[in-house]
Amino acid sequence: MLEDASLQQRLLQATEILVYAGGINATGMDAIVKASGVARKSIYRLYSTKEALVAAALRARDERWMQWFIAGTSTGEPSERLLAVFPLLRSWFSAADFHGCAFINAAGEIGDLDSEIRAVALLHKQRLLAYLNELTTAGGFAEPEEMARQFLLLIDGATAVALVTGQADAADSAGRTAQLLLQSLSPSDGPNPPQA
Amino acid sequence: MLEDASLQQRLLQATEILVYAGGINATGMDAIVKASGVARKSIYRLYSTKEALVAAALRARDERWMQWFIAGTSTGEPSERLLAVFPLLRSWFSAADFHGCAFINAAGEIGDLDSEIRAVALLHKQRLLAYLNELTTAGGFAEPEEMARQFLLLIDGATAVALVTGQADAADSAGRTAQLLLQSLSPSDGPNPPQA
DNA sequence: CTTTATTGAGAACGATCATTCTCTTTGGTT
DNA sequence: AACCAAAGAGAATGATCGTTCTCAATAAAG
Repeated sequence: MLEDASLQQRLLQATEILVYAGGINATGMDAIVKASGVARKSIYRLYSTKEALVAAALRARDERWMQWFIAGTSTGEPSERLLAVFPLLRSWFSAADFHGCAFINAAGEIGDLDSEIRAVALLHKQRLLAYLNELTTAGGFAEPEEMARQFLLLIDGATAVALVTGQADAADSAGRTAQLLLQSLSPSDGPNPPQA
Repeated sequence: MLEDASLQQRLLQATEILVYAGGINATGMDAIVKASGVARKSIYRLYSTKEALVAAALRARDERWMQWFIAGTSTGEPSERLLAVFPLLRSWFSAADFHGCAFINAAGEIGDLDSEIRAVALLHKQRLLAYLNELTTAGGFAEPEEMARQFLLLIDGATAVALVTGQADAADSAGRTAQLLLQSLSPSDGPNPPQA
């Protein structure tokens, strides 16, 4: 039961795994206690409610996911890095435990807009968008912010389609669309390509 | 309590509304009984379990949603119809009760791949993809199936982003990407545009 | 060694869950 | 009028929920 590592680490990791696999409401504190090996009393000393615990676990997942995403898109020129997104997604979609984007899932499950969990989901998308913005800006593309938004759409669209259909090649179609975006907004071309 | 309409209609409509707004697991049978005005006994005579009821409600939503989507993209030439998707999405995202794609939400909440509910979600995406395929094929585009998959990505991506961020203009970015797809795969142009 | 705080294991709590049951009322058929 | 299936209302059931509680074991600090 994840014997090493601190209490918080064990607790957050177990919570993250269970919530990601089975959803928030379907994951009981009993299961979290059993999987983490952390006593109930200790859990409630660290986090006052289950909602706070899940929010913390999602924050931890945000951290890990962003590091994984950045590490997988860190080599080459900006346009290569932007295109590296999609093989990376494909490998994620093919993982046995893939279950969509944990933050979209959370926002879809939680109705209350004021929930701390929804705030974490929003923050994750903002962080991802900000990173995509860095890449498109570094690439010197015509409209970096718009391009970053479009990449975010492709990423989340591929993730949602892969979740529902189970087809990892949703990432490939997204990659081809992305290539089109790169061509059309390439630094050498303006929005009105020099056809003369 | 939706006094008119048949038992099934009242029941399915109330279930659909509650599940869409608050998630599947967070919606109790008590709330469904109260909102629909249908007695527990009658519910369990029509559907053997809550899962079967929710699956039926999602099938009904699939029907309504597809009709709404088709009706909103039914005029003009195929390329116009394909572009009409995105203003339509924008109006949906702006609705007060918008809470993402009910089928992506369901797939994200239900862990069990063999659940009837996941099958309904899969069917919905297949139906949407088939309709997009009709449009791209009717438009005579170069690779209609690939293009339909890319449109599906844009639709689901915009829906997911609008859910998490609350920004209805996610549909606009998706629309601009779609316009690029239309240009690049336009019937007059091949994949290698006639630059001479 | 003694003290104090932390942790684990699990019992206990009231609330709510999905499901089944009883009872009564309704509405149409002979 | 007599009957019967459908439907509403809600009590009952056993399970599980999130949360709090008790109690014993551990371990670091004086």
